[in-house]
Amino acid sequence: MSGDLRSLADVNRLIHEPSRSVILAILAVVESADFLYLLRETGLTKGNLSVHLSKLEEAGYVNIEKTYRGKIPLTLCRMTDRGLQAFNEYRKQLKQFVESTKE
Amino acid sequence: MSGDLRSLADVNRLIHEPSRSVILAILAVVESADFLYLLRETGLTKGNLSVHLSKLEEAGYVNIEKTYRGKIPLTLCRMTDRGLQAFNEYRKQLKQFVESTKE
DNA sequence: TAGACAGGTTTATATTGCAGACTAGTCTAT
DNA sequence: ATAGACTAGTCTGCAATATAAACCTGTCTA
Repeated sequence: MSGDLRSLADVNRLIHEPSRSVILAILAVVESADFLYLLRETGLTKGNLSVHLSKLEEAGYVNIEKTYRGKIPLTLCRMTDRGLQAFNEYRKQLKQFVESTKE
Repeated sequence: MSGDLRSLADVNRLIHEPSRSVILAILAVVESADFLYLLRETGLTKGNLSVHLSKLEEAGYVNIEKTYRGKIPLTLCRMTDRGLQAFNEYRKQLKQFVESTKE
């Protein structure tokens, strides 16, 4: 019973940051997204988006492919299997928390 | 559509901190809890619990009543209406996020 | 009277999130 | 040729956090 109330206690901090959970939520449904698309969808500044993506990459949650559209840099991001797994686990914990606190 | 994916973007940061959402989740169901009970249930250290409670009190989310059990200090915490409202709003946002990211 | 316990506060450290400035290369219009 | 805008960052500086640990006051217990 009270274990459910604590379902958020050991939540994945990397994902629990709103900016990053929003990024992951987008990547979970679009298969692949470029930097500018994420920039517009998340409303983050370039600097912050860049840093958040780097952290997610470090954790192995997203794959970042730097390529070119003609001669203009193009950064493509997609979620890894591991990222999807972690994100689903996170969603599960949120769900448990929400349900265990139903009045 | 994509607005739902961003439902966490403007989440209440005060509540989004796991330690505090767990505290609120407990207070939401017990009507009133003393310091030691919260200490055991949350697994936090005294210092951290104290600080988190103070922040929740500052925000008007919990009421802290310092009294005595015999001659031993007793700190009673209960959630305010405002706290319940904020907590429910938070739960709603989590729920929206979880549902909008269903595969 | 030494120790542990209740219920904290204070301090120190370490990490973070964020905005904004700066960089580097490309393209566009004048 | 050059100013301006665009992509995709990095870096800097600041403010806010979270956390553990030390400290404190008072009470009770052996």
